[in-house]
Amino acid sequence: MTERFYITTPIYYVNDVPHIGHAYTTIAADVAARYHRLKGQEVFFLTGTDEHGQKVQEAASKRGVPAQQHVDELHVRFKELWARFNISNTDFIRTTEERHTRVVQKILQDLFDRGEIYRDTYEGWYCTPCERFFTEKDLKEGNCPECGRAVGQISEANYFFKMSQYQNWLIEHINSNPGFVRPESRKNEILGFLKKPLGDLCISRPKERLAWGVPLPFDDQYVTYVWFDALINYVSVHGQVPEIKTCGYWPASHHLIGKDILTTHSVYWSTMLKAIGLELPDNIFAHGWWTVNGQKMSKSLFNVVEPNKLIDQFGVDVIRYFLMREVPFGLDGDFSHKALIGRVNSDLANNLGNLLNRTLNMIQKYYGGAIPTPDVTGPEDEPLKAKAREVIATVDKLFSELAFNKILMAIWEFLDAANVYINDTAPWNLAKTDEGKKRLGTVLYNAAEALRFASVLLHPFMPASAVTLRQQLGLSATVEDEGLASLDAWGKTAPGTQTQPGAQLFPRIEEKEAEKILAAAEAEEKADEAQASGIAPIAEQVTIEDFMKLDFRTGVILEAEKIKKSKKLLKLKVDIGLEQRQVVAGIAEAYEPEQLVGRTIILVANLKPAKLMGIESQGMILAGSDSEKIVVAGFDQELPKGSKVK
RNA sequence: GGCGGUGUAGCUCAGUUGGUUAGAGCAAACGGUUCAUAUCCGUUGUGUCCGGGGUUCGAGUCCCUGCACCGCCA
Repeated sequence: MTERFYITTPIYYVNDVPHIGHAYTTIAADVAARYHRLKGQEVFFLTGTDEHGQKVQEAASKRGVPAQQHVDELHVRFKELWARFNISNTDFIRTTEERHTRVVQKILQDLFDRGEIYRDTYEGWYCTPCERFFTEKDLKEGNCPECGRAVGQISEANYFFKMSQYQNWLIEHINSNPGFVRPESRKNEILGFLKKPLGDLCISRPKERLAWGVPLPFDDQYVTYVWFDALINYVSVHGQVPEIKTCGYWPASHHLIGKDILTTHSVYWSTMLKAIGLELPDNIFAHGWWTVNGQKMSKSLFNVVEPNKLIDQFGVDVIRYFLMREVPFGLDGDFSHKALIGRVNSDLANNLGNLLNRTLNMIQKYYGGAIPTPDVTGPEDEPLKAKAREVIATVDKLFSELAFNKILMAIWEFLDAANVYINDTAPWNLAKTDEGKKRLGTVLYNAAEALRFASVLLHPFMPASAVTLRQQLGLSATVEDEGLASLDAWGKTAPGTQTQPGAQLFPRIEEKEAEKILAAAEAEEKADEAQASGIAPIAEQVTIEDFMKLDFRTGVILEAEKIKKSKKLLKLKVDIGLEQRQVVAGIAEAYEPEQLVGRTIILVANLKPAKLMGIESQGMILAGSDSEKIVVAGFDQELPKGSKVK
């Protein structure tokens, strides 16, 4: 039987805006999935969305739409992003799908029937946004220890999963399966966590408090706790328990997760599987988080990196490459445009792109674009071929560890070897003599062959670029069709193959352009900071000429009255010396009409008149405002009417 | 507060069970080449391996201690 490989990402919370962190996990899973397909394995690659829970219910009611409609609309953002990123997932599961909920319910009923779930009354503090209970001493200054918000005391009956009874079994499992939780540091964390007594897990929420969830099959007054529901997605995609056992895709090879959900996966999910009677996944891998310019990504800081924008700016494969190359999987990394540009220029443009370019150029120049037939061998050939054999073995080993950055480093060592090979053999010199020409064909053939190897090895990371690379090399078969087996021998490229030189595979980002990108990124960062501080960002620069177009004048308010049916607007008569103006101003919430009469204000005197609520406004008076108040601008001394202000 | 981790070249980091002149990539400097995307190739580091103490013939590597930072738990 063909070996099977099953890899998952977490199902992403549907309310989140997809950011670089989501993309990171999904791309990593895609890279691994693609590699295992190349090995000829049958691969199941699952991602999806988590669509139940309190926050979804609240967000939907805030929008005034039914929860189902809300998630139907929002989950698409993830699907679209994965399509853009060239993600080759086998399936996309949503926890609101019937195929999922019926499995959740069946599992719950079985566990309940077998006494794995019991009913008990719980008293404690509950944090609504976190959907979690806390004991008195958990609380931080009386607030939720997770989010710091206020908690409420609740006493209610709930259902509990007998998680505690599996504590020793789980410790034993982790110890006897060193690869189960990785990286090592996370494994130690979990073992530390398990040193303290493990409690039972509350797996229900009363419907009166939270209706948006999977109803408990044995008590219609409750829905399922969102984590208990969500985790089951990894198996529900394969059907009910008997099908899961026989489908060939369980246990999973890897659950890729962020380090924030390590406990839920390694403790909750493991004990759930044990109770259900299913095997545990081979590996749970907790990767790190991305900071942005050294700062933690957070919605309140508004520095969430928007993947769609990055794709527009740099291209899909550049982002895929950067995320996989920059940081060891498992450690935190920092995302910055500067580092990204550095990777593009040095790794992609200079080393890889230029290697292709110089090779094709010489094949074009010396052989009219047809890959030559090898003839005379030389001492430089064997080291290159040895390096090729070595990189294949290294890559395979490193894939079992999900050491993506090391894999790319290994591939680049091979590319470096190819560049050195060309340098040492100096084809441009060989072309000058008849003797040299016999060697020249071999050299250029080997260079092209090295690029063919690269196209296969790079495919999992940069599938679209691998296609372009092969097109330019004139190779007609796809990497997917040929697989890793096409690298079992050196020399599989057919001599005479007509190359198709095209656009640069990875254009350099020139200094000027780089400066522009960095300046724009910095400006955006400042705008984000401003937004985070609650102060509006500074608008785009204008010239003094732009400013001088505006004619500000002092004026005295002669009359002021409320406008019927308007909460905000006042009708004013303003004397600006030369003439009197009728002005409609949005200050009714801050001033009574009588407070304004006689005051000197600043009027934008050359503003084109406009009608507001049917009343003509011949100008605009200046006022400062924030979210709470409005203050009309004036002077600390008197000035004659009609004076210029600038 | 408890447990665990980290601290090595300007930057990001490798350094197996302690063993010869401590490494890589990037950046920098210099040189070579010219097929190529001013690219590629080569050469170049006076680094208190966080501080202090100890074990040892020998410690970045082990032990103790201090400092700094990080993670998990409380």
